[in-house]
Amino acid sequence: MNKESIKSILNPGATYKIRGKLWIECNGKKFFGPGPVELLTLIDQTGSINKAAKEMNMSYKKAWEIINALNELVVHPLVITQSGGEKGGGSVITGEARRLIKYHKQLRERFDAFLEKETTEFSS
Amino acid sequence: MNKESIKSILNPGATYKIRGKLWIECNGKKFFGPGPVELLTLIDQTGSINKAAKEMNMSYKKAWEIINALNELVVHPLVITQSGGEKGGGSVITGEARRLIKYHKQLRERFDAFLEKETTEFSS
DNA sequence: AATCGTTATATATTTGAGAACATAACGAGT
DNA sequence: ACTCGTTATGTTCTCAAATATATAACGATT
Repeated sequence: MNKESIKSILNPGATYKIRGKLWIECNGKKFFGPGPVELLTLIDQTGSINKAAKEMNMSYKKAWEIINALNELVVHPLVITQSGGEKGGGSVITGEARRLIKYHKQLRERFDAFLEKETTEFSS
Repeated sequence: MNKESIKSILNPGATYKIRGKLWIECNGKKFFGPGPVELLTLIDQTGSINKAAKEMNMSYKKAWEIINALNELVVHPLVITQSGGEKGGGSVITGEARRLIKYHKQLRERFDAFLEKETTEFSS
């Protein structure tokens, strides 16, 4: 009934969706969203910030800035880097990073469910 | 326990929040969010796009573009404008606009509840 | 026909974010 | 000492988006 009255306003041919973005803030600053998650995952797979960035079509500089900002907002670093040495160096992610990624994945699933529910109710 | 392990990663002094944005899409295009809601409300209160824009510290041009985009995505216009005439003209919002605003308000409340719940569970 | 505050629209300017480019440091292996 | 691929960092360029500026049209009232 309430929904019915909304539907009558809208263009019948068009498709409507409720969408959104979600992130974690630390002291008012955005600090963990989908970008970092993908980046951390790729660093884990490739062992290198450089390769991970290329995989995402992102500049190394930007990737490094993301990692740096992350490490500064957290007690124990999420990424351990080594410059120089065998194969030139590399990076590994920590257990803390893994836990954050897992949490974020579950949070994201709950959010997606929320959006899907609202979208369904909106256009019915 | 799972949450406990997350908390141990984070900076004890800092405050964390789950935050997000929410909007309605029409055919993949963003079409209704907090901005338009405030603008429509102010047009309703002032009777003028011009005054509403000033109230929001927004240029008339931008306000007009928002209104124009809205009207084009919907069957019946959300704002009726008149240029010229008594007092130079003016604008009123339609019943459809009122219904959309009301729906958006309720949607926003459900979203805020979601965010608050997640924030509470995150930092506990 | 002159006035007034508004709607409607075009054009120029600024500015902020990202991309692109450049360079240095690092350290094990040869 | 030199090579190699990586991390680390500074500087410049570019382009889109927001902002500012300008102008025209509108129509009831006087």
